[in-house]
Amino acid sequence: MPPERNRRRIPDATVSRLPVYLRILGEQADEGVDSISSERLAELAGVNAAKVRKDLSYLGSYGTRGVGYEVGYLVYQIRRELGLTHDWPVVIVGAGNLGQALAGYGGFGERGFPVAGVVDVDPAKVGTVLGGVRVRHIDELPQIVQTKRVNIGVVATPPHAAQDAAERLVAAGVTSILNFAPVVLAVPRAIEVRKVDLAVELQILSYHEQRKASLHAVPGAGAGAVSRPASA
Amino acid sequence: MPPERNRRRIPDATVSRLPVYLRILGEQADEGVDSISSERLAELAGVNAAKVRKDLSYLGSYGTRGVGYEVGYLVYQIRRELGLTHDWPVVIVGAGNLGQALAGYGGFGERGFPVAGVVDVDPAKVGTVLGGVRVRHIDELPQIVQTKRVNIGVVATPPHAAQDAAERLVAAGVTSILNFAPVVLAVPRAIEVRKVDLAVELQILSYHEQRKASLHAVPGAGAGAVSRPASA
DNA sequence: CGGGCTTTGTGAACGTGTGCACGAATGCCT
DNA sequence: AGGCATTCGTGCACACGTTCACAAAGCCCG
Repeated sequence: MPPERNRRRIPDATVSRLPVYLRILGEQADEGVDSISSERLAELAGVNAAKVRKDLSYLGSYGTRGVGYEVGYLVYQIRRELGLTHDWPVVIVGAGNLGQALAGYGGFGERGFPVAGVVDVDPAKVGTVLGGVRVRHIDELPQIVQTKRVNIGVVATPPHAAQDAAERLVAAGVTSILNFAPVVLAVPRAIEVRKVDLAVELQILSYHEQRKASLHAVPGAGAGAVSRPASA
Repeated sequence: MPPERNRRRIPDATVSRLPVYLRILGEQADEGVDSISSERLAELAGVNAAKVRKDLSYLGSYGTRGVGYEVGYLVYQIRRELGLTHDWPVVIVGAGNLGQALAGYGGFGERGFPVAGVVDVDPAKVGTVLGGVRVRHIDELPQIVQTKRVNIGVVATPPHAAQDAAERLVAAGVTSILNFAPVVLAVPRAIEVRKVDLAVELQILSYHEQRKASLHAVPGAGAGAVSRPASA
């Protein structure tokens, strides 16, 4: 008798699209739109309409047949599902080039992820101010994480320091990590890690360029056609 | 008579892992390792060994049974497949916070993607120097793209300017775009677009945090266990 | 030179994600 | 009130990706 594993598991692919829908819906709301069809939302998000409906169906049946979805209510439901009903403070490890840019980038706090602190190993960087936050020494990490109730850590160190940074974050109590270092982090299973790697992205583009270059004289490859949204 | 569609198409999932293997193999080579098994490489890359073998098999049969893969040769083959046998100059649109960080980040050129230019619409930013490159006006984009043979463009503008930036890049002749703006770009089909969106990544982490929080009293969720590499 | 050990390469099963197509529900118009 | 147009929700088939399991192929050693 399998009663019910876990309430409602949402597929990974869907979870990664919900933030996109959310942003678009927010923009539409700002423009005064209060009802939207799956077709229109799909067009704006650059995906298939059926996919939109299936994605949204995981949240529950919040649409009205023949009409569409009520924008405001949908925004509320997606925010609730993504856990965006309250702020998630983040701590940034590494005050180098990237750490500075991240701390200085205002979009963090606006979107519900205020910077609770920036830390670095280098005593020369400690004390300098970045985007309104004073850089502290990495030894203060546990204190920051605990007093500010931080669950999400950002690794913005050079590659060789990334694993150590991750271990310190985990030891301090962080359970999710956003990793900008071009390194595969080894962490306990329970820790969620997401990676952002510039070099990887560029190399994937390079692959496609190289591919186009070697397939020069192909017939049906007319690059004309109308513009169309690109997928992620 | 379907003779042979296209030489060897490599699955997207594999293409996105090849850069990771490449980096690891490079590190191993630096450490003097000249032969590696799929199992070891899998461990370092945080994936399944069978996946490594299947991925590498798309490049050809470059392993030796009972022994493993010759590191140097494998590096060569992956680089060839990814089109990394020569440099791919990139042009950055947007000299704001992010554009500055990207231009200043040395890792670009080192990894075969030299910054051929940085452009901006704001005349106040034109002329300033970023990471050794003088910022030029966006009207000079076509000239930069053509004289420097640029195929890859980077969109590092605010959201509202991103679509325009993309259109200018395409008009100038760029065929691949790396988009940092939280916007779905509409471009011709032939243009390859990859997106890097901080907010999306953080919101995905938020989802998982929220999920953990609501599933508090679950039995088999012992967060102990040994460390293990995390997947991308 | 043959047996045993190791590791690759891949067929096959399984799981996840995508997209079509259509029934079901709803609003609008006459 | 009834019919019609619209749009959601979802079953189903297919494509893609992952993992297992094992035969084939090579090395080493006695």
